[in-house]
Amino acid sequence: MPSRVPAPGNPVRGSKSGKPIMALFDLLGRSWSLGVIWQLANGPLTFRQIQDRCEQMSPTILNRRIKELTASGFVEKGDQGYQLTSAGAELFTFLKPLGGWSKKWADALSSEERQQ
Amino acid sequence: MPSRVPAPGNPVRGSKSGKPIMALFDLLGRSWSLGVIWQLANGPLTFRQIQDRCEQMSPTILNRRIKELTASGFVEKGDQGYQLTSAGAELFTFLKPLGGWSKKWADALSSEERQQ
DNA sequence: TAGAATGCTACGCTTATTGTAGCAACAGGA
DNA sequence: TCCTGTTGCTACAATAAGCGTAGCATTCTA
Repeated sequence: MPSRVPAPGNPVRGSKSGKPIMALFDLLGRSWSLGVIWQLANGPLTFRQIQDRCEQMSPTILNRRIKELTASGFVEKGDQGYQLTSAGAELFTFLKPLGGWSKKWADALSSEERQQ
Repeated sequence: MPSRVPAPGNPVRGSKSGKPIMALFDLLGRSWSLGVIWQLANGPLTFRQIQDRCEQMSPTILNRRIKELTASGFVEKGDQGYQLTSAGAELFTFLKPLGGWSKKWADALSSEERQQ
């Protein structure tokens, strides 16, 4: 068994406290977790569609992330493929503003680099 | 050299597209990135204070995360220790609501488990 | 001026992620 | 029915990331 699913009562990867925010950060702080949620926000996707939209992430990891996100109640399997649960959609509302904001960050960073 | 710093023009860990949101997710999707930002939001902390509040995370990784977050413009070194930059503080405003929300998520998850 | 704290680095080990290959199950279409 | 394509994976080997302990050089502090 490669990795446990982070959850309040089931803390992982150093998240020994079991504090909800740390369990959440542990879950989201794994490769592609945020990306998968981001992509599913636009509607259901099949396994391979998620791979395509996440730069061909390896099936090994996608499978693992799907299991974790499902166990954590953010993702479920529907008729159209994998989709966000209502909790997942709620989580996305917090993430959504980061889309536009990240562009500002990108611009600020690159202009800083130009100054150096 | 262990890991590159994710940035819009310097994409990492599969983030080949260089899309700002994916670069941001790549950065935040590394162990303890979110946790460090979370802890620094309450004010400056020293290296060892961050370790203490992040469940004794290993200095190897803390050092690496600090370098990445500094290069990305979210963290800087001040007189009182490490602190969020204005960009870091801005990023935290998006993260902040997750604190309370994660508790609701925790409760929902554990009551689900009880039903099974 | 002897601790104590601080900010690390080194090192060996475990765990995570990647990339490629491929397989079983199902769905049309000829 | 047989062929072809899609889907959702699993296996495997290799690389990268993270962990934990030890320790060291440099300030602070009493």
